[in-house]
Amino acid sequence: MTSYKSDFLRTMSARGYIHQCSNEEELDAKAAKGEITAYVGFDCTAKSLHVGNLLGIMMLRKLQQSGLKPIVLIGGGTTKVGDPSGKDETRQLLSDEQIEANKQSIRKVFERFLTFGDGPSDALMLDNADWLLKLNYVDFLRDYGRHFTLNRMLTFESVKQRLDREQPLTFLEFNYMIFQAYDFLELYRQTGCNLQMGGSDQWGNIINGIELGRRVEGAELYALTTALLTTSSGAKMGKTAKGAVWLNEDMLSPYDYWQFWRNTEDADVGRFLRLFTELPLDEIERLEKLEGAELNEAKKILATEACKMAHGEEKAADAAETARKTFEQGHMAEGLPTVEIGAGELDNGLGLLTALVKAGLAGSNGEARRHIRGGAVKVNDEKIDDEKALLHGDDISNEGIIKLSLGKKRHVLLKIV
RNA sequence: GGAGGAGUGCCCGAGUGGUUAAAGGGGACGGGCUGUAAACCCGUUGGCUAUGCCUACGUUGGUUCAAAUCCAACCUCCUCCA
Repeated sequence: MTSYKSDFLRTMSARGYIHQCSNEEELDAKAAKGEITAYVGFDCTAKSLHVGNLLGIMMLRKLQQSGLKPIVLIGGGTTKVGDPSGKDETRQLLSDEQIEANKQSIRKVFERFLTFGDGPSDALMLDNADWLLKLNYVDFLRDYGRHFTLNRMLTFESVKQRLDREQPLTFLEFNYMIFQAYDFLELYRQTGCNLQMGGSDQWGNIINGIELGRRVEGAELYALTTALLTTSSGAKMGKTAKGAVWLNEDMLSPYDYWQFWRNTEDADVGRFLRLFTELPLDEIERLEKLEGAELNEAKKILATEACKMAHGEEKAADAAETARKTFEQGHMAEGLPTVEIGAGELDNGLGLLTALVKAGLAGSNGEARRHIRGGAVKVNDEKIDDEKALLHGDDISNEGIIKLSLGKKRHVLLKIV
């Protein structure tokens, strides 16, 4: 189908979000009439969501912009079970306190992307712990368990994969899909939610929910999935030196977040601009046509726009400016990630190894040592090849700062306090 | 419950008494080339107060001058049988 009636599907399609969609025409018709409420589920396995979750968040944002109602479903309950999709091994179970802390921390992110409230298209945030934890095992099995056949569950990719690879799949995890299906049903009952969106790996789980909704409530529910996000070279998105690319500022600085987008591969620039910025499409078309080094301009715009959404306009501009000073002028820029060091520590000279570890540029003295041997370390832009080097008071700049660099890209300022 | 097989570093995977901090690959990181890209080439990839010491091959014990390697028990997974 090429021409959609609804704003929502038209944007989603034009920007390249859609991978699969159930009952497209009906969904489109309902969206056009404003009769769609959609949700995306997020598990709280970490203190912050990461770039991999960004597509889901963006979809909810687009939905809201089209005048429809988005629901953020926090998986307080399902996190206790653990989604087996895409994982080889059983996930470590988190304690209730951890889950609760993660939940609180994750909530903050959504406020940047969505408007919450009670209005017709204001976003809602719900937690499936509210209903999953109350379920009675036997009643649940009788009422809902009978709608699921093992024959079908066993054909699911997530299940098959584990079995094929001879990896254990616990009964606990096996139930995840049932809970997710039930979530959809519950949301339909509570809020009239009739669309679930997610990554393509969620397709099966979503369809389960649709089926359950139809059988139990005769509800007409829909699914919409996006392609799993990978870079053109096939790597999974969102992993960098330090691990995941977090959306929370206290987990990853806006500067590093900006850098992540700045380092996008050429081939991904257009696609990412469409998915992760809100620039007009004709502007994006112009940008992605840039060739060679000029494409870097497009990457900067991508970085700034993406950063703006996650961290706000001001932080994004700062990050862009810091990057410009650091890379284009080679100056000591103030906006780089900063680590504070007590003035006293320099009195007898602070070992460079220790300093690198404190700055988070190396995980251990040994790693720091290897980096120095490899010629990767600079202090105040001077290459250091002595592992035993000490930092002294006279390394401090006028601004009270020592700049440590690892490679060309990673810089940390030691601030003397 | 019975029989057989398996559990190795971030991941995959070789190794069946010493020369093993453990081949090879992937990933990641660093260097080179470049455009803060990709591809490619090179290097690094347990920790430490470091010519030595400690920790590590599912867990716990044992044999031995010496164990990832042999033995015992246990745990977990897989396959076949009941």
